[in-house]
Amino acid sequence: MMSDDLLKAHISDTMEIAEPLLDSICASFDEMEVRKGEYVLRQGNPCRFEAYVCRGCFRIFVIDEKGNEKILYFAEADWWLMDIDSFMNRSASVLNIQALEDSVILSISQQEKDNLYQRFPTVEKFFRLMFQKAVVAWQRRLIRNHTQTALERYQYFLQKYPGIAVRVTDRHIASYLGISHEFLSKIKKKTAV
Amino acid sequence: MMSDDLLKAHISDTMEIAEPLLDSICASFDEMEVRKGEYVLRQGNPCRFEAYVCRGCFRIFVIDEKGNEKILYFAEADWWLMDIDSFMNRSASVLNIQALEDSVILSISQQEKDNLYQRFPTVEKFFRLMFQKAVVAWQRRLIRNHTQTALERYQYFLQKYPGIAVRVTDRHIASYLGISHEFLSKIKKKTAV
DNA sequence: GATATTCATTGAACAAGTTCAACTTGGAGA
DNA sequence: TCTCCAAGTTGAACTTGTTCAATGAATATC
Repeated sequence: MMSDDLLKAHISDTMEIAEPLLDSICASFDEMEVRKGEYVLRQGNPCRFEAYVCRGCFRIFVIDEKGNEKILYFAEADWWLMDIDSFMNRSASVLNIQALEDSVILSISQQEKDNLYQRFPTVEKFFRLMFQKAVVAWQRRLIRNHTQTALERYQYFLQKYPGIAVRVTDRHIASYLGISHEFLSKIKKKTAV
Repeated sequence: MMSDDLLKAHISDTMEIAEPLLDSICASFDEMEVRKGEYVLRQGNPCRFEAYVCRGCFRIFVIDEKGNEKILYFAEADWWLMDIDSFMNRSASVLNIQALEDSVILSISQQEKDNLYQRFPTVEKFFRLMFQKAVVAWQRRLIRNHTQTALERYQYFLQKYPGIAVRVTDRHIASYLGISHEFLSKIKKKTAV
């Protein structure tokens, strides 16, 4: 199936891995369709899955005590969906994950994942590398937040994620950047002139 | 040696592991003393080591284009020191790591670490868990940065890291919080009243 | 023990970003 | 096609945080 092929390519891009092992790994994932607007996770519930995005686009966000949504990141094809905090600590999730378009994901349950870890040491390596890359990404993001203005962060976003920039609303982009949507609008006007 | 015992406790707190394996792992680390003010890493150089802090305190910071230092985090006993970005991508480091006190660390070279990964699959698991926890920490940090004011972040820092708060200067704390040291001073005055 | 040097504090002027309210535009659904 | 609702824009007042400059307190160095 095509969805499995994407995941296989994703894994073998990360490291050397034998084809039969790839098959076994992919067999533990379930393909799911998610319609635009649907949630794959709501805060308060424990996150008992991890999912690989094959097609579509999601937003991962929190809601603060004033009721404002704050987007942590967007996930399009080739990204992962999960609340790793909730998943590893078996706690209530603080994250919400919602499809912004009709999407297709490959999902694996906590149980199946534990199984994979126990059966195949190579799976440990793959996720070790994946989390290592995630740490790098978060660290770079914090550095940008501490050294760049809102305008610079906006321009970086446009340049780094042109695909996402055209699919999501400006309100969502502003939320991701950590600014109000009114201010984003004013920033855009400046750059346009 | 006492330093090894700390690292052993750190590892076996994270997961089940046999004693002889712990010994083998620790044997790959070298104990080093670092004097106050000394750097274990300077930006521009590749980071070819990871280090576990046994005693003392460090700051991990970047320097932006205006020459301002921005502290990403502090590391006291039981924390790790590295530029994971530089380490995994074999690129020039953007981070600086400096001892704020006379300190003791256990350091492992890139080569020795690759060795460990190849000899012991369990080591993959340990670092997979470690990076997973790191992702959780960075994610929580971003959420706080996007939902809390400078005052709230300061109070959280005091409550979460009381040990660090008394060892480092207010300038460093301000830099960590992402605000000017003058503004931190004004915040402190408010809370004191 | 004297002297630099760095650190914390404070005030005033300024810049960056928010909030609220009003208005316009553009789709999605009936 | 019409309607309605959500998205984007703009302005004014406001809040949060910065910058620069001056001062006193605390540390390190010789």
